[in-house]
Amino acid sequence: MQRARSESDKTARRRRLVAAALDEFYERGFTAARMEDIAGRADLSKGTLYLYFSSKEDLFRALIDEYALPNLNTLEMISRTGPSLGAALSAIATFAPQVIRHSNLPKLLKVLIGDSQNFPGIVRTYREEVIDRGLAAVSALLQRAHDAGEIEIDDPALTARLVIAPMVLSIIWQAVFAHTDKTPIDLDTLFRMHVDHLKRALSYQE
Amino acid sequence: MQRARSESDKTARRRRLVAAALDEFYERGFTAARMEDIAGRADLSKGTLYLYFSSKEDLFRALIDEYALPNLNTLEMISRTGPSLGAALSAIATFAPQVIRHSNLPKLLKVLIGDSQNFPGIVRTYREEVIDRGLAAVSALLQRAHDAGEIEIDDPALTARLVIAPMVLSIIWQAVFAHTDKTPIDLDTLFRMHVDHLKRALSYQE
Amino acid sequence: MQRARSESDKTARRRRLVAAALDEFYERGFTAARMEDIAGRADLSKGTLYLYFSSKEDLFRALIDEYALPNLNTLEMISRTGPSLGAALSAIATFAPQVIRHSNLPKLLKVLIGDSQNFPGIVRTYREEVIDRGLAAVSALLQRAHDAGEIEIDDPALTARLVIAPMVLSIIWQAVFAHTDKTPIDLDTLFRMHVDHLKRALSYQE
Amino acid sequence: MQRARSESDKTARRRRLVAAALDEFYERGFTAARMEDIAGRADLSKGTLYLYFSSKEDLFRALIDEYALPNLNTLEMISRTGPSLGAALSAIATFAPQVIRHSNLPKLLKVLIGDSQNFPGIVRTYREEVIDRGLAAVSALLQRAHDAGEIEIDDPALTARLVIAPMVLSIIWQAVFAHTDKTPIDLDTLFRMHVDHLKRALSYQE
DNA sequence: TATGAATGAGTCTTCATTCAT
DNA sequence: GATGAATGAAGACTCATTCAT
Repeated sequence: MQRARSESDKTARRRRLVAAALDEFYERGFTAARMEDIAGRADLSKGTLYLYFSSKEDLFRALIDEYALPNLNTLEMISRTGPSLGAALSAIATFAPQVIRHSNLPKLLKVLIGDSQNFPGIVRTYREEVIDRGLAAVSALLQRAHDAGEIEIDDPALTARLVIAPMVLSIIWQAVFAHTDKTPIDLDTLFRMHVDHLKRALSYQE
Repeated sequence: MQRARSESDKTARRRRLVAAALDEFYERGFTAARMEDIAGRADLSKGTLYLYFSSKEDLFRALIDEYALPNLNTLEMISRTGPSLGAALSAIATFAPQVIRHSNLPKLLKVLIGDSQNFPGIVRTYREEVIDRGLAAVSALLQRAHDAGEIEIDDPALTARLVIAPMVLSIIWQAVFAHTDKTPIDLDTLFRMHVDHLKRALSYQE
Repeated sequence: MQRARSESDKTARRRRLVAAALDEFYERGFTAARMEDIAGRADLSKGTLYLYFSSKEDLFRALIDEYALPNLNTLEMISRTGPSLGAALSAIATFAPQVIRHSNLPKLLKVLIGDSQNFPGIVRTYREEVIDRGLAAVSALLQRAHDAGEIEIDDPALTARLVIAPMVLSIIWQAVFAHTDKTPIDLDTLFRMHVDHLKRALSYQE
Repeated sequence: MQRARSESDKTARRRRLVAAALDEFYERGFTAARMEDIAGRADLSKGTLYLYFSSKEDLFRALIDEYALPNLNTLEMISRTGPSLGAALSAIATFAPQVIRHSNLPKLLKVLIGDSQNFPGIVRTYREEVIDRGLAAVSALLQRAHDAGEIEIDDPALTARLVIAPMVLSIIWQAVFAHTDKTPIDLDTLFRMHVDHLKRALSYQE
């Protein structure tokens, strides 16, 4: 193996290891995943893995950190930037399928759900730092639309969950069942319908 | 321990073991769960456990079988029996919170999501026998409502997913995050809102 | 392997394991000793060893407990029972060679000295419970002899160390060098000389 | 780190490494000591350590060699130079406490006792080159005193052991227990008493 | 020369499974 | 039938040693 002398080499190796860990944890679960396999998937030896992460748990934490924050940022950006609710929802309808199909979020969430029991602290942190803030962002978006007279809404927090729900379903589906699908779900249509439903359902009706 | 002479004793023990397995798999994950702990939770010895199940994997399969079918039946009943879509959706709004809060479905789904990678066959079976049939039932319900002129609908299969989505979200939430909630989610309101949204969104609009 | 059903079987197995551990720790040192070798020396498997001791350290502690107390008892008995200093010293001269040649004390002390760094707590305990009490016993013996006018003595505590010194030397020798001796040390003569010296040195002189 | 160009630089580094090794072996034992820690304690890198010693065992041998000979020389000098037994014993009484408190001999002996089982050859060598010659020196001293009519003695070899015994006891004590002492042993008094005892015990008595 | 990244053999410990009682 | 003692395969982690830079 080549040696990582520079700082950037090390960073690249770290990233490779974290990515390999995500895949192994995703495919086998935290307990069943073998450190040697993770290292091998990154084309490194077991010993080298331990130069970068002091334990399996350390690697797991690094994994969450590495992939959790970007998700949060995306979500907050979408909901904050939007000038109107309609525009924000359209953005969701456009980007959600991309994220579900091409990002690591489904794998990440699957790992988090599957191995949450081993790391209550991580789950709590993830919930507070990512989920709660994500829900709060959507919630605030709805509240602003309500205040602007765009929509009629009673409980923004619960409504936010209804907005999010198809994303969670699709992410889980992607992570757990997608590989057994004969034909993939048409996520673009699904989210266009979802956004359409929301607009209809929340608009003023006389 | 007493010996299990009658058939009903045996069945009761089997059930206790399966229930214990669900709890242990839920709390620790399949790989990390210990056969001895499962047996102990059912007040039986490790050796006795092996009289009923030939391996950990066998126990896992039994577990899925035991808890999967009832859920399916419930869902099919609701969607088939319903005289109208409105009645069926109201039934969902009423029963979903009960199921989420008091049945084993959240634990079951959490276990399935977390540990199924080790058993691709089980995932495929569960998906085909439970999920697909459940979705098909909802889908058919929607189609009937459409044909009856109750609602306007383009793609019943995708719409069925939108109907189901908040259930999945809530089930996951219950299994993974609920115990960290200061105040529990108001599921009754959530599902009433959801059903309300659906009715509005799917109704004919001019 | 046979199974240990009765309590006495278990006790016998425990003892075999502790004896095997003493030998392995003695021959290789705590860190270098392999749990599998210890088990093998007791004709048991590695797994069985862990049924009796939860860890290597636990085994080490058990080892000290098992062999430390008897030594203390012997020492206190000798020094307390003795009606006169002369009789007590003679007893030492008689028994010390036996102990050095045929008991496990040399191995025990060698292990304790060699691995003390890993277990500061154990060393402290051994020192307080065995060594200090042993020295105190000898010290008290000397003090009584002094009070009875048998001997002249300034500092019983330091004198006790001089009484003990050849035992320590011989024990270390036995544990470390004896197996390289062409002809074994004549311990009987050595201790007879030692006791003789003490009697002369401590007796009143005008 | 600077490069070691001159011979004296090299020698200094070697010495630093050997001293570091003694400390690490003393504190952790041969097997548990880490080459990296030894190098670090000498302010050198692991790789550099291997420029001076080809293996851990090589370092251990060098350690024994480095510290064994000086001790021997001291002992032989004392016992040979002495004009009379009395003078030689007084010299012992004076120097022994210094050696025990301030030299590396206690650490060396502790390491030798604790880890030599892995190196039978080293034990044999040390025993022959250091211990036996030391004992022989004392033995010869006693013999000369006997021949000169100074003392009465039967077995100079065994008596030599009795002369040495408190040194061994004190060295072990220093290495193993001293750091747990609330008040340090008064070694000066101890050895003065010991020498005094010897003089009395060995002097002609009618 | 000096360094420290890389490696993999080696060891403790766990636990599914077997089977004597 | 029930039990739990026995086993050994498996996996996390360490660290002596090598060697590219």
